[in-house]
Amino acid sequence: MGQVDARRFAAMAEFRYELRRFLHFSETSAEAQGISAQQYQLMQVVQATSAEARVSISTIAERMVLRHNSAVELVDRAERLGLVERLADEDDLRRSLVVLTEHGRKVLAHVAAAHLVELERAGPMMVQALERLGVSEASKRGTEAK
Amino acid sequence: MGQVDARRFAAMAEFRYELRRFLHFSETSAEAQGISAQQYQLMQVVQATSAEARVSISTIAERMVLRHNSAVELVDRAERLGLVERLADEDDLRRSLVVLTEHGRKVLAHVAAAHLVELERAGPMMVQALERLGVSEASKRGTEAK
DNA sequence: AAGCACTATGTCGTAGCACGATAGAATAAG
DNA sequence: CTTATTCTATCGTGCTACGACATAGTGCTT
Repeated sequence: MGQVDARRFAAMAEFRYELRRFLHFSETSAEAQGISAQQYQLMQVVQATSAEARVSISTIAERMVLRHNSAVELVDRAERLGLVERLADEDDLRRSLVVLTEHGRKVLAHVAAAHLVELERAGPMMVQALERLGVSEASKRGTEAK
Repeated sequence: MGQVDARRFAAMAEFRYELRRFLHFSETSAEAQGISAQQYQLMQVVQATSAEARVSISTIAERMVLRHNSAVELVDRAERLGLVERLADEDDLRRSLVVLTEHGRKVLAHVAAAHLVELERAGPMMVQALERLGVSEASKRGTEAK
């Protein structure tokens, strides 16, 4: 069992606390626009992943870190809210390509803007905690000080 | 609508993706030790919050960013697994003070160690994304731990 | 010291979501 | 053409956070 010294343990706890606060903000901020944090992230993935903003369910599952069937259900709910639409992929009829609706784009813009503001507060806190943890830069392998 | 430019939008999406991967790791890594990620974080809070490692339900709720009744239920489940114990606060009989059991400490050490390893990979990725977002300003050298 | 407000913890029913198992259609491979 | 694989979809289940409510202890006010 690898040992984690008290200083790093505290830094990790602090990082995790900031994470929880951020995630809670994300939930609240999304719900203020009538959607869930998962739906916000879904739209974020659709917008960011592909240049044409057409993303398959499989890609969504991968990027959302979900099982395929959970991605299907997530898209179902978002579609029901009019945030996204399914289009048939003409090159591969098995595929559904998910795109944002006009309404989805509008809601996404609002929620993303709110997140950016919050990250101006939370970002530095997280970075600070990760620095204290000693994991803020790559190539830290084997730098274990006790 | 376009309050968030494309570069920052992409950085935010990337940060969020790393977050999801980390959270998924956390879940998996905790379950490998027979507990949930929430139970891991509960123990982390108990261990890190107070010097004597005795924490009230209210404090747990605050640090876990949960409603108090959810904190009660979280402690219930953790207690049932033998990870934590409730002690009566002699100064205020309304309070239950939560402490780790020997078994809880052992499991916590394992899971925390695994998280530290994962953060050596994920930490730099998150910091990088936050830097690209322009919200990492606390990362000035000098606040670096000794 | 009785009354009242406030705090802390606990209980219960509900809703939402991710998952495993399963299915069916399209495509690829042989 | 037959079989295997990929992709999306459906259904039932379990877990957990929540709101509403309940109970008990504390402390302030009169």
